[in-house]
Amino acid sequence: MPKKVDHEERRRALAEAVFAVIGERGIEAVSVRDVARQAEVSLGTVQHYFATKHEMLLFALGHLRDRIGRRLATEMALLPQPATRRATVRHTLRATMPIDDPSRHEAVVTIAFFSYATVDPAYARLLHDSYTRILAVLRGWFAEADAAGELRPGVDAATEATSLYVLTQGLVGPLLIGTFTPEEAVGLLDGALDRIFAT
Amino acid sequence: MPKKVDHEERRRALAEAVFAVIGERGIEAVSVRDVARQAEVSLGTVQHYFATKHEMLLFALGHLRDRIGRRLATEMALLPQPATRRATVRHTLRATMPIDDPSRHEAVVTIAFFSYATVDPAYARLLHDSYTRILAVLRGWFAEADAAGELRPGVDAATEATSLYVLTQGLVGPLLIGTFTPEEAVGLLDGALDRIFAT
DNA sequence: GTTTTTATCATACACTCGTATTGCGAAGGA
DNA sequence: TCCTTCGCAATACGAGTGTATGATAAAAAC
Repeated sequence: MPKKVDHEERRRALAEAVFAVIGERGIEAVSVRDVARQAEVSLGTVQHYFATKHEMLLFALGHLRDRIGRRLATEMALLPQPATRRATVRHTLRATMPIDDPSRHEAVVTIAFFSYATVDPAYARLLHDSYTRILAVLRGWFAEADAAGELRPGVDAATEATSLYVLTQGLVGPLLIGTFTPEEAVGLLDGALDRIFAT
Repeated sequence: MPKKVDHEERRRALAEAVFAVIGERGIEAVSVRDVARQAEVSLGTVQHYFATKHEMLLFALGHLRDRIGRRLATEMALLPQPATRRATVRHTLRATMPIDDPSRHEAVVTIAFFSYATVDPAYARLLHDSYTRILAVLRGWFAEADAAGELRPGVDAATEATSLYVLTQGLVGPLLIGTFTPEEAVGLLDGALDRIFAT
């Protein structure tokens, strides 16, 4: 029954199942059978779409990168227009931090893959890609803000963009293990924004 | 042969074997047999010291926390005396970043456990403990520096201590996957120190 | 000197794992 | 209409897993 089925769509659905299993029991507990059960298909079906477990996990990580990118884009669209540059930056960075359920789940999955990336360059490449994509957008906004005179005198736009993103990413881990509350984390973000933006 | 053997010492040695395996093949590939092989003992010996794999990994994480604490203490002792407060902070934070081989290895192991911590509160507790211990020391130094008038006017000592530590911890991941070079990372640290310290 | 303890090992057991193989039925091209 | 292709499933297999059990030898306790 090769009913015309969207191959990529199916793979994405399986990737979502991978995320669900990681979120529940951790990436070390992910088995191909678990993913099949989560997706409510047979083991053979998963094998049909991914020749190997490694291929499945790599695809899942790529899907995660795209998914985060899409989520940030829609978050931005939710901003009441017209929005200041500072508000855009704040809203986007806030969205990258695990402070509600969806973002928290994404962060858990990201860290799981990070642990793989320290030992397998293929995962590292995808995570690096995800990181630099967001950083590039942020640097663009900062350059615009700098040109518009919205930054405090003496601050370097590129450096501040990088530092700010590093700061928010540094908050991810502590937020997940309860070292900081979401309020504290957003407070640190706002403090940094106060120091950077003049307006 | 109960030749008086230091139980804790043996456990620490096995924990080191755990770290070695994690560093080579990742935490998901850690089996009790691997650890035994790495430590050059039999499977039964590992079982003698740890009733279960979970207990072994938890002990290893506790040992990691102590080990990092000890390493930071000895790093501090290596500072040419008398050292300014700023130099102490810089040297210590630099030591927490994965920029050479030992610190890199420690970071890899930490991230591996972090991935467990997102799903198992027992690991989260230990990591939280490690995090707050270092943060407390840092805040102490900042409070002293503040009292001595070494900070720039208008900066809040506690907030800056937290932000600075979060920044350096945010650099750990990118450093491991090659998104930043050690030079860039230290540059960001120095930039932040310039902004905080008056002297 | 006998008896406990204890450190260490070898082996066994019941799983679960990733992956390969095979089969089947339905759709699409000829 | 035939027949190739494809989505999907069931099953098999060997390897590796965590853990339990039994044996051995040596040090300690008495």
